[in-house]
Amino acid sequence: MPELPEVETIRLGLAAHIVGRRIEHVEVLHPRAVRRQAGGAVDLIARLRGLTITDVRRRGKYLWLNVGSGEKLTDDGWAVVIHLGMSGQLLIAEPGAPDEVHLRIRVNLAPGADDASGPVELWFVDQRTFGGWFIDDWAIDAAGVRVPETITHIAPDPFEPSYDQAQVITRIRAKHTEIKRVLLDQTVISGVGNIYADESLWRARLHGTRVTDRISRPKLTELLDAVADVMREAIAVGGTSFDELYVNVNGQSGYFDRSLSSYGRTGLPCPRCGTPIVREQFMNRGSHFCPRCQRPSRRGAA
DNA sequence: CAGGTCCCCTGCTGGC
DNA sequence: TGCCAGCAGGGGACCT
Repeated sequence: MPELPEVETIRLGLAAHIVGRRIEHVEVLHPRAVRRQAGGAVDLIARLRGLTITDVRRRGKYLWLNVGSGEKLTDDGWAVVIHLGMSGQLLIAEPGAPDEVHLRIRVNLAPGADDASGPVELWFVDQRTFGGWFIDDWAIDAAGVRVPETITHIAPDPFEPSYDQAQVITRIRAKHTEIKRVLLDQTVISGVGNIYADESLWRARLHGTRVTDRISRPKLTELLDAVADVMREAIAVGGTSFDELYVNVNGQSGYFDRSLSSYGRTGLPCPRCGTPIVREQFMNRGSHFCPRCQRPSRRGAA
């Protein structure tokens, strides 16, 4: 559920709280949280014990922990991949705090060598259990970047050095499908989910059902610029939180919901022209748009 | 092959 | 009040 800005908010919080700490103990409270781990909970727990977290990385909506062991914190050749699914949270908790109802994984972390503060716990809380943790070997993606193997098919997100917007536009125009589908296709551009897809389409005045190979390069440039802009603005205010399901590692909400123009604003006036925002079903999800600013393509139009 | 559907879950809301 | 359909910010498996 969280999209790139929410995941990045969480990544920043994790980087501040857990890098440099050693994993003392891992507890798995729900098997679905580790369903993508070969060997299940037993394997994940055994392989994580004693490792030190050296970095927290992200591509699109995927997070992973770099871990190392020994004096030099040598990398063992794999990372701990974390995906939040629709409802996953990562929370920093005080040892002994009462469990959250949907607590799925608990990690006890020792203080870092130069850390004056005491031990903390990292909690993976996930109501709908679509998220999960698993260990994954390193691999090299199409752009030559080292990422966990299961992430090689995920395209770079707009904030990565290897993100090539001109190339993404070429790929989009080579397809014959609806533009919103492509924005949500993580193998083309990653990090965009339903909120930021609707917001970007609104900013670029494009209807989500517009067919990709009939949209001009300048228009697609405008759209992808809007994608990066809207996500950058959202990161700056801690992401979008409609409810307590989307919070940072300290349990706090983000403020971008106040800046949304179309998503979740069915019946409210379009901030540009005042026409009520319309919600329609698309790809088994709600799509929000301004029926005046964002026109679907006419049948037979050139 | 690429595009499009379905389904994995839990919990909340709104209509009858 | 109770029940139930519908819906939620994701993505992988599986069809065609």
